[in-house]
Amino acid sequence: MMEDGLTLFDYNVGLNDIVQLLIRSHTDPPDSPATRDSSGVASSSAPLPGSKSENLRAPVSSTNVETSSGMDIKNESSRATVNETKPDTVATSTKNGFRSSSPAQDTQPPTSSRSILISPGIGLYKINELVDCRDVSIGAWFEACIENVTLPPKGQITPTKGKVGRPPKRTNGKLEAEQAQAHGQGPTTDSNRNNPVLNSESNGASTSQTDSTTETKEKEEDVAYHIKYEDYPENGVVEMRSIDVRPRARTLLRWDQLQVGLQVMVNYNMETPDERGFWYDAEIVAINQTSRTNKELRVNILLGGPEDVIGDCKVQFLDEIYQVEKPGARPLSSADGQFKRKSGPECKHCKADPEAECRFCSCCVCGGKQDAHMQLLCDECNMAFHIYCLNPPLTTIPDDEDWYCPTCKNDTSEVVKAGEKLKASKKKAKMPSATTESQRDWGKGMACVGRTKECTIVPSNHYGPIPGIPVGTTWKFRVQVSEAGVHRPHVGGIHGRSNDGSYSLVLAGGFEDEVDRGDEFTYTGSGGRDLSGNKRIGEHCFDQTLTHMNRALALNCDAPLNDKDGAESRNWRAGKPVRVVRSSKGRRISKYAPEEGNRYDGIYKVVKYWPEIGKCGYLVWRYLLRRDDLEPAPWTTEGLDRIKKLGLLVQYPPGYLAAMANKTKKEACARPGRGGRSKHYPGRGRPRRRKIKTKEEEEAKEEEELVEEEEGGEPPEAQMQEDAPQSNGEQKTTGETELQPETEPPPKRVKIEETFQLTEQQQQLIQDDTANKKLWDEAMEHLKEGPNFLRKLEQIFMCVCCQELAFQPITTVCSHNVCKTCLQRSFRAAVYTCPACRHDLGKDYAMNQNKKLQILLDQFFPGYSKGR
DNA sequence: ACGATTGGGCAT
DNA sequence: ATGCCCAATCGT
Repeated sequence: MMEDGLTLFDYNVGLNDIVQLLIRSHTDPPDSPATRDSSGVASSSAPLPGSKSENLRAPVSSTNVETSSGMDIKNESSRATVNETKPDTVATSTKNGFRSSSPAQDTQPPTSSRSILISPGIGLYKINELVDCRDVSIGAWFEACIENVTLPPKGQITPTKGKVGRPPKRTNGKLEAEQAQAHGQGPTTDSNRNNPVLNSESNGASTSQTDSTTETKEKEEDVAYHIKYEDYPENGVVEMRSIDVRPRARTLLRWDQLQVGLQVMVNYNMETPDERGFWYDAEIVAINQTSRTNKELRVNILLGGPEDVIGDCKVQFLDEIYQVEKPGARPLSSADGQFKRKSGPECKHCKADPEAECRFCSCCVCGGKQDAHMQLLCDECNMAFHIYCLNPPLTTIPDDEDWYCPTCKNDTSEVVKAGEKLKASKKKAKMPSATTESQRDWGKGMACVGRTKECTIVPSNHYGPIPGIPVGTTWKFRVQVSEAGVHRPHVGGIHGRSNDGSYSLVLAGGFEDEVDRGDEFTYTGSGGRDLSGNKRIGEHCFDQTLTHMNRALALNCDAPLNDKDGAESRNWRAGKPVRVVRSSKGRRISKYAPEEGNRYDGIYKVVKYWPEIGKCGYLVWRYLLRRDDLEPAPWTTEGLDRIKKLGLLVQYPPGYLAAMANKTKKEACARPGRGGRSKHYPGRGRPRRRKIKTKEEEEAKEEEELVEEEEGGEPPEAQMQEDAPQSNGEQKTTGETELQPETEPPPKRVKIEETFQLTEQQQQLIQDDTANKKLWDEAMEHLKEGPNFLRKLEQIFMCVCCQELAFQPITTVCSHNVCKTCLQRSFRAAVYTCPACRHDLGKDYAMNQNKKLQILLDQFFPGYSKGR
């Protein structure tokens, strides 16, 4: 529940969280002592027991409040919602559902006085006459008996309102299908609003068959009949308009008497059409008979109002089709017999046995059918509760509109208070930590951190090398590999799509029976493990299938897919390229694995794949991959030279080394606990860093350099440069500005000598892109830095608005490049200046896309525009 | 939303 | 060295 003065921020609602907001009503009487103070806090923390407002409007909640103050919140808000959305004019005293235990039980025995028809002198029906009455909210007819006939005060037409015209259904024994009706078509609940048709209430509007009623006798429409429903005595005496009363149905129609267009009364269940329901007027629209036994009757159900028609319904009970009795038919009394129709759906569980206890159709606590008038129906689950079976019990039936059982709407765990987070996900609830009180200090490591950057220079389904990432690039953690775009899954060996192919894989040595010869290796598919309980790696306990990522990797092979026996490529080089990353974990089985971290080793192709029984004893899918890359492999002399030339060292997350150095030095120093952990990368909690910013920062840097020298003997700058390109944009969003000294690209000391090869077309285009001459000149200075050239391009041609490579670039007169869409967005906001330098472009600036630059960027960063 | 997933740190 | 299990990502 949001409180005044607080924002979603105070509820820890984050980007991409989905919340539902309900508007709280302010309908408290102004003089009510319970009127909230301006802060609105009263409703959440102080339920004000006994206040007028609470007792008046939410007696249920005021009772519940005694057990938990939190309940009030939920009741308050749900009630408010209903009040907001439901006009007061609609008669909806519906939900105080009492119900009778079983249909037959409460039927009144005929008495001599009841069998005598007494003429009241007015109206068409006599006292004690058996009639059918239409419940206007359901539109169905129920057996009833006239108790009294009155003439209301002149000029006042008896309204159907409140409990008076209440449908008998309310008090009916709650049977399965019936409750379904109540929630669906059956308008006895506030779900009326789901059925706008029924809300018209057909005041004074009469259907054709009732027209005769009004014609037969003047003033008949003014007569009010006071009736009692036979099956719902707990409703007491109900006042009816004359058009909703008619002589009791008594004539069953034979099949051959039916004809299209005829109006009859049929039994129909709106919610479950093949089960028994209520009795409705219906117009026959089709009579089909294919054989002696195969008969079908289709009707339009007439609910009363001129528009209230449910079209084309199939009637189930063809032997129970009644003729509609016209007013003036011979009056029936109980002396004439029962004239009772089978009505209402039967409980599937107890078969409506009045003796049987049933927790489905009767009190779901005790199962008892007694005291129907004391049984409350929950507006949510529609289960019934004796008020005395509730815990705590209620002494009276609450008279507010809605009531929810304890398990439905009083769940305080679903209410998020200020400062709290959203409820944990279902998945989280299933995790072991949800039940066991683990004291483990989770979350400080790299196992669970999220990405802080995302590779956008190529799409996620990009085949082939990532521009600017040379073979031999090594990252300490998988999350970094993901950020670089080389292997996107955070966890998981194969990246691919089962209907496309695989883009990358990681060799982590998970299988002992794998072979790695460097330029060729066997690889094992994924799956076959028990991952329940949120285990990332479980025991092998079933066969792998050629689905998901296994199928994806198989699709890379230049051969038709065969998920039975595998396949061998016709021309192995023709297969789709797979980026291969070797993890230091693979050292267990491979000498080609790096000593530390995860290293990009280049492009491989799938030569063949086949199923076999692995050492684990279960079927696994195995793949043979062979290297197909012009860049030298990292373990070759050539490759090692290149790595050295490019200054490639293991890359660590920003601040990681400093944190590690800090940790080893100040082992005893108390680290920030769970709450202090950085959302992004761990290491040091932010508050702490802020406090001892300058001094410790420098300290840490020194330590970092120390560590680096120890580890690699290379200048630290070479390590840090990898993080440089995106660090500026990143720091803004992560708030890690304090780390700037650590991530700042330092002056380059390592001289990279590997000229990036431009095609002739590219050279020409660069030359022709005169608008960006200055920028290209700057970029060309880095041409000799090989892969660094591409990263330089990324920086130079980054759109200042979206902080990504400019897409459909507009080169402004002031020589800045922005995405066309970004500039358009700016113009839509009536900002007609260059986003980079605020140079006035003019309202009518012609946005001419720089096609030459676009072609170049598309070549350097294939497919980067996808997903924009 | 949910399932699949060769990660990684901490406790034992 | 081994076992447990945290919260991410991506595909579907």
